[in-house]
Amino acid sequence: MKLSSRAHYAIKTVLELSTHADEPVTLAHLAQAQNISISYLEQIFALLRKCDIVKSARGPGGGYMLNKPLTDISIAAIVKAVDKATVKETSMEPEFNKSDSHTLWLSLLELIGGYLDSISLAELHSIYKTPEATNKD
Amino acid sequence: MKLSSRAHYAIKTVLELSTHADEPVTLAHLAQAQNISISYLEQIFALLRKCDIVKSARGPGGGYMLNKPLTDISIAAIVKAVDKATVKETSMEPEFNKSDSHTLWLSLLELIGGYLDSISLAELHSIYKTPEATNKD
DNA sequence: GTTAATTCTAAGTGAATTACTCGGGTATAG
DNA sequence: CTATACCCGAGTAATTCACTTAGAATTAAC
Repeated sequence: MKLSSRAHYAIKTVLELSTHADEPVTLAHLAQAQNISISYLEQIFALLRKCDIVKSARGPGGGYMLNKPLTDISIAAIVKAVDKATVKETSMEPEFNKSDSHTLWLSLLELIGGYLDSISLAELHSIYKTPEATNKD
Repeated sequence: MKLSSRAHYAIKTVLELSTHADEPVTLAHLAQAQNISISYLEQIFALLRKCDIVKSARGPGGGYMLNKPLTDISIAAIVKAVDKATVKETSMEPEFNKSDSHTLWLSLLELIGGYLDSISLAELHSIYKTPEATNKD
């Protein structure tokens, strides 16, 4: 029940991408800004790209861009994208006895997932920018 | 960003406890119901007890009881209680560069944490019981 | 068409975490 | 005293995490 490091960097770099409009930003630039290795970021961006959150341009002058407006990117989308990495389709949860516990679990996961779905990055960004007055708008 | 197995069993067993009013329920009983080992459940209940979610009675005829009404137990409380297990006070998150990223992260964690705090087990239980009409009331 | 800049991909690694088990000890009702 | 229960600390195999390493593929610029 905590956010992974991958998710952290994913959110931060996507936020950074949003400040560059439509010009590609290189991984080298983003990696330096976050003070992590390019290789590690590559891994993260591969996942973000698979989920159509970002798009890429190869070769010199290339880099990454957002694939949709910030308001259309939920926190859940990003977290799911990067956590998908190590998922092995066979086991989402440990296999509990298949009684009604299943139903309970689905209810809980939907509650949480649904909530995260409702927070777009744009919202988070505005909270971020005005920390002492988070819920004015 | 997923729930641990410990958290799952904690929630399920606490829910079960609530159906037994004020009579102690043994770990043996709970363990059998969830089809896990007593030793494992012991570990979980030690944590729940430390956080005053349950209370215990030793000796024959003993067992565990809820320490407060279901409506006063939030999902967050349970999850935090059992996840606290492996926390080493030194590192909550990987140490990112201490710029404003800190602020961003706090905002996000508060959003999520605050939400979980707002869901009591009683609520979850009622959702559980009426799966096809979750948000009436 | 070579070079340099960039994305892409797969695989490996050490440390931490998870999901348990094992082997006891301690309180207490009968 | 003995059986029933909670209590506690350590151990362990498997998995996951947070990265690194090594190199292949694409493409703009010369």
